[in-house]
Amino acid sequence: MNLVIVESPTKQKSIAKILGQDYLVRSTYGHIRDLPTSRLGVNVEDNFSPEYVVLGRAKKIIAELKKILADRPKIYLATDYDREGEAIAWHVTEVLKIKPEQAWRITFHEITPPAIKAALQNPRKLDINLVNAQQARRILDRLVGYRLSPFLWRKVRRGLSAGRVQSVAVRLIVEREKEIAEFVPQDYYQIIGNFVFGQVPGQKIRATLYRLDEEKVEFQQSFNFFATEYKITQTKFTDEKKVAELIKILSTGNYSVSKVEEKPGKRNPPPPYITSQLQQDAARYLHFSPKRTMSIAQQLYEGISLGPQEQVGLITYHRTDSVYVSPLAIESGRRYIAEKFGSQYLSENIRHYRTRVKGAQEAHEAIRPTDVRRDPESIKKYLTPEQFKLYQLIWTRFLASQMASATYQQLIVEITGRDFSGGDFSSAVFRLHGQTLVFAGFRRLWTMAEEEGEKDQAEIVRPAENSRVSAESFLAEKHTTNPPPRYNEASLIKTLEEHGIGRPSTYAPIVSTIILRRYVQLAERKFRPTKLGLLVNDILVKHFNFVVDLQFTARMEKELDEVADGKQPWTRVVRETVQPLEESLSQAKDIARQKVTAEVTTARCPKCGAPLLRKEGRWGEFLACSAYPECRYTARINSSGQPNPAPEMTAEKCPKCGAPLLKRHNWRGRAFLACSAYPDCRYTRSIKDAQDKLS
DNA sequence: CAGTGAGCGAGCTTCCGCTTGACTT
Repeated sequence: MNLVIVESPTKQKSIAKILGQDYLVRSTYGHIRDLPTSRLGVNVEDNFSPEYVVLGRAKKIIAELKKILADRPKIYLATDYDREGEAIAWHVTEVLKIKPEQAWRITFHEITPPAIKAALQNPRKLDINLVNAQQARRILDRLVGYRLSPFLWRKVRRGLSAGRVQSVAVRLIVEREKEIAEFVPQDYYQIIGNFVFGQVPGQKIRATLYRLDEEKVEFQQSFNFFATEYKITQTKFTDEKKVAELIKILSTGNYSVSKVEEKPGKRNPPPPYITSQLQQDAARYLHFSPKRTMSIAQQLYEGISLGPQEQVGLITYHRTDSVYVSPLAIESGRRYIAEKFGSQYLSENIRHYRTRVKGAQEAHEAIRPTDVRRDPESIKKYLTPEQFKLYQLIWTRFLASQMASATYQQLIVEITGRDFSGGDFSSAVFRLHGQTLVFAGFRRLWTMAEEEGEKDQAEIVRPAENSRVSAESFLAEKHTTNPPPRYNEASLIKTLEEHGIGRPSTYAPIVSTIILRRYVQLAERKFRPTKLGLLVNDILVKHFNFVVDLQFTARMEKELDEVADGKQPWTRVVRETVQPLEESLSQAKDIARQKVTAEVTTARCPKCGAPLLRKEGRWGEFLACSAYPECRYTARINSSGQPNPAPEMTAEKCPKCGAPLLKRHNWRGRAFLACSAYPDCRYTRSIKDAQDKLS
């Protein structure tokens, strides 16, 4: 029996099923070796030679692999077809001392019988260049992270961290906050005309002022923000009085229909899900955090017991950057569409999507149902409500991706006014732009399109061209330009991904890290930087700009590709990054220690009457007396930034010891009942009061 | 995740990327 090694136990099961009796399949559970956590683990003097240690969790699996290794003529390393997968395979051969002539590398993009069998027909040797590209990536990240973090411990506070990915994530949030602060909102007016045409009583049409003579009234402004180009459209009417005068002039004109244009429009379905897109949609439509989405997706991937049958994996792998779909799955999806909806709902040709993600490694398929015939409703009773909702999203999105386009009829009506008394223009064009759905296509299934601003109108009335219309009324609608929105978890991930920063397996953890370090806070699901975040970001931008540059990762990836292609040694890539890093470190080594300025609050110290300060400590913000160290008073702050109210006596008695119960508040600001005999009696009970539930 | 929970407030911290359970925040 030959041995096949993969990295995921679920992949192990699927492959074992496909390969049958002749192969023994085992999984590594991810990486098995890494640099040590407690020290640098890289010998910079000796060409960056790494010190690898076996991960604790891998000890057992390695011991087992060693046992079953003997007398295997061939060992197939079937880890993912990407940089990390190649490295895992290499570490396995190193740790298990597998001889080169024994080790065969096989790769595939989909876990289907034809793909796996084809892979076994074409085994190859380990690609040491690709392994070296991974080593360069790993060592570079270690050097950046483990050199910058201690610098921050010395200059700001212990326990802080910095890194190629997290520090850019924080910077995005900081820069956005500046962009919002500097944005000057502008009031502007849109002028609406209500026109009547046809036989009395007539039909009504509502159109917006579009042009005065040849000049359009709307214009677009574009802001070059840190990570994105921000565009806003507004009209040139900003003065309320002038708008009122304009309306007076407009109402003196004679109006007629100058253009009626009808043309077809269409919209294509979105591609099947990749990790980041699933996280975004689950946040938008289901209000799941990326972390939650990944945890539920993991359950769907690992498998659910559907009745008496054994566990069955409902979706393909959920950490992917590829929109590729197995031909078999496309075929069964298309058959399902034709059967359930009719062949008119099928796209004319098979839709092939292109992966747009920068630096995508495309080791897996898109996220899709493993069997489209398991429609969400039919298995609903076996799923938790959350599993059901996420599965439904994935299933629907996949099927929609092979469905026909939605088609529309677009209508543009222009009404021109002339013969005005007063005003410095001779014609004014009002315009109505509407569309009606002709054929739903994929939108029959993918109903999210409506929420994406795809508003359909009922039948729009069509006046005849050149017919006269009467102006019934004009009005000015006031609008204000909006600053760019703060990031939420999903949009932050989207932006990082657009710049090739982070990987599907790290998107959710990145968010957790920057919150854990207290660089940023989530309030009402929006990110804001903390004072600490602002301070650390300032230091990094000032002294280590090249690291927190949006292009840093992109440049690194380009170099790593050259390593993978054998065009340059991996040590050169590391050296070229480490040199400026060390120079910056030595230049910044004598900068003054920075402090997060404590905020003076309006509250007074109950002990000595001095003002209280809001300070950041190891466990978050707390209130401290400004007379420290003479007065050592401190108080906790709950998660909404307020000190908790003092405990309150209630009329209720403790069911355990009979002492009166106190109403207290926990660290989140939530009230609960606790025994006043604490710590002798530790009874507590939740208050099931709607008032205390902030969500 | 669900449900806990009450204080602590300058000493051994930290990176990114693969993978799952463990388990008390």
